[in-house]
Parts: sequence; structure tokens; C-alpha cells
Amino acid sequence: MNTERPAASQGTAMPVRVDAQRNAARVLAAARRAVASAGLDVSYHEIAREAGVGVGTVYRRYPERDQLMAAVLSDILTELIDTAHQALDCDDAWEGFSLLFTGLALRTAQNAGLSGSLDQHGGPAVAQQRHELLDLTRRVIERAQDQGRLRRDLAWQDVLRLTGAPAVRGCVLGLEPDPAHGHHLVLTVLLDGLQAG
Amino acid sequence: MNTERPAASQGTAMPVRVDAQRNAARVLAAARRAVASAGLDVSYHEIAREAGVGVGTVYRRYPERDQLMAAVLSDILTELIDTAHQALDCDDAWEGFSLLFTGLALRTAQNAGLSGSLDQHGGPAVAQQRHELLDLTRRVIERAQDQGRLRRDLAWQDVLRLTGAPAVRGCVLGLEPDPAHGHHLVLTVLLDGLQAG
DNA sequence: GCTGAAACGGACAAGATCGGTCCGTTTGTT
DNA sequence: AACAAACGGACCGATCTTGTCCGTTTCAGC
Repeated sequence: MNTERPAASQGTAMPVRVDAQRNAARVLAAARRAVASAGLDVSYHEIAREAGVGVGTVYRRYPERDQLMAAVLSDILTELIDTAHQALDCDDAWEGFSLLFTGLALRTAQNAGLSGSLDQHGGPAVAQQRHELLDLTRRVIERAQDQGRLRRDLAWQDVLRLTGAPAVRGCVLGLEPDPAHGHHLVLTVLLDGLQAG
Repeated sequence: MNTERPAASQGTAMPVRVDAQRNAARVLAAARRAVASAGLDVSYHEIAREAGVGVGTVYRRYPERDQLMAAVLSDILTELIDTAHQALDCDDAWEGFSLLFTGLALRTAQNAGLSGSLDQHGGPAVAQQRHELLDLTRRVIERAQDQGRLRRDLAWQDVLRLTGAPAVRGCVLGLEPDPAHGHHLVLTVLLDGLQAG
């Protein structure tokens, strides 16, 4: 995501050698994929396999597990904060709301494993990002409510909670599993249920 | 659930000795709890610990893992089929629908681990139960649609799929995790979104 | 009660997987 | 060419899982 040179641009310092940079990017991407599919306690071996590098490389880059998780979470939060800004830029409050809601639902679905773990892992930097995104989200929701487009009988925290719903894995009765379809389905009905009027 | 004597009442034959019966019940109950909280691949040891019996007892009762899973699934399906019959007995189609929908959502949430696995595991007996429940569900949904209480722009399979949504684990942003609250929340909004008119 | 058989429990062997280290080899830089 | 940085993966000990086996307990019929 971020491939600049400067020594301490993010929480994680970028290495100097080009192959090191390439591998750093690979590891982070692999970690995101791995965390998404296998939860927060994926093994380092699994991540290394996914990234196509040796375990040593992963351990060298992230000696502490928390550092890795912080990097992953930060990466996701950055994307979402961007979406939130786009949402606030929309003239139409409902449009902005559904944009952000969709974005949150999508990330939640993709990273079903890490829900609720934001608080524990990640240092103050991640906490700061989280706080920023929470604030933006609150504003997007309340604006839609103020304009009478979003039902007012729910606190903004509860609306936020609903973003977890589309992360459907299936139902007790099975059916042919089609996550994407299910995701879209829930999103549609949920937004219908949320609209004011 | 079923503690009768006959040798081959269900897929699983009931043992003769009273302690054996007691343990059989314990193991099944423990298996349900364990599968609910730890997914389909709980270890036999875990189930035994949960049941308060030795591993040997579990292995003796269910030499094949599939047999155990079939028993668990059958147990759940039995409860749901019962609910479905209650739903059809309701005079009010919407009341019946929301009863069954809630029941399905609850089981899905409680057994989030086993979604979609109904097809693979469980022999023809379970398949039969599944088919029966599917049929009942279809009737409940279509009756509500026919009476103009449930939106018609969704196929009954899709409505069924939605029962997976309330099984919220959390969202990317964390918040204080409160599954029960989230579950109720999604259910409410979803039912609002599903009502016709 | 007594006795035989059924059921029990948990120690145990074998294998998989995990976290984490270490060192011989490769690769980039100057 | 030469040096250092980065790499990869074999390897170790610990943990967890599957599945078996056998000495002990518990039930049922007499």
C-alpha cells in the first residue's frame, strides 16, 4: 500500500533494500489475506507460505505479533477513513451513508475474523485511527438522520453494529453457499429497513 | 432429546444400560454445545471434557465423526421442524413467518460454525429431515407472501438465506461486543425491511 | 449379595502443527 | 569484487489431536 522510502513514515519503518521492500509488501498483503480467511491467530508459517517467503523473513519484519496485527489493522482503517471522507463529501446524505455502510460491511465481511479485536491489538497509532473513523462514521450517520433519510430510533452505535450483519457465512439449512450473493442480499434488505419513512 | 428404548428409533441406536443412556445423552448435549462454540472440528477430547466422560466413551458411541455430526444436526433439525409446524399453525401468516425466521436465525447464530455443512455430513436420514424443513419453510414464506404481508421481490430461498445475517460477531470497528444485542438489532431491522408495504 | 458382561475412564503412542531460532546461502549496494 | 543486509527453511521443543487399549467400575439378572 505504502511503498515510500522515508525511514519512519508509518508506525513500521520501511527497509532500504529493494528486495526487502518488495517482501515487506508481500508479507503485509499476505497477512491481510491470511487474517481475513483464518482469523487473528493465523500462524506465521501460514502467512509466510501465503507470501511466498520464508518464516524467518516474517519474524524479522514483525518480531512481535502485535506489530503485524497493528500493520494489518492500520491498512484496513486507512482505506475506511478514506471511504468515510468520500461519504461526507456527498451532497446527498443518504447516498453518503449507504456508501460508508457498504464499505464497512464489505471490510467486515472480508475480515470476519478480526471483529472486536481492534481494541486489544495495535498501539496508540491504531487507536487514533480507530477513533478518527468512529467520529467520521458518527457524523455520516447523524447527518443522514438529521436530513430525515435514516430512521432515528437507533443510536449511531447501533447502526454501526449492523454493518456486521452482511458477513453471512450461510444458514443452518445450508443451501448452496454463495457468500457474495448473500452479502448483497442482506445489504439490500437492511438498507431498506433503515431508510426513514 | 430422545431417550426411548427401541433399538433403532433414530439414526443412532439407544443403548440398553441406564448409565449408558445417561452418558449418551450427556455426550450429545456436550457435542451440541461444543460444536456451537468451537465449530465442526472440535476435538473428541474437548467434547468428552465438556460431557464429563472419558474420551473412550465418546469414541465408543460414535466411532465415525460423521455419526456424531449427524446426531447433532438431526437434533437441531428436529427442533426447527417443530418450530416450522408451529409457524404453519398460526392463523396470522406474518406472525408465523417471523416465528420461524427468528427460530432459524437463533439456531444459525448459536451454531455459526456449522453453516453450510449440512450437505456433506449426515446420512440420508438427516438429508430427509433437511428436505422436510426446507419444504415447510418454503410454505411458511410463500403463505406470508400470498397474504401480502411479506415482500414478494425475493425468492423464498433468498429469504431463507437472510436468516444467517443476525449471527453477528461484531464489526470491523469493534465496539463493545454484545452478541445478544446485535442479534436482536439485526433481526428487528431485517424484519422491518422484509415486511410488505 | 453374587457374578458375568457391558460400559467406563484415562494413560498412552503416533502424528500434526505451532512458535521461534539459527546459520549457510543469496542478493543488492557501493 | 567485496561487504553487509536480507533471505529461506531445517530444526527444536512444546502443545494439541486422533485413536487404541486395558485395568477398573457399574449395571442387570439371578
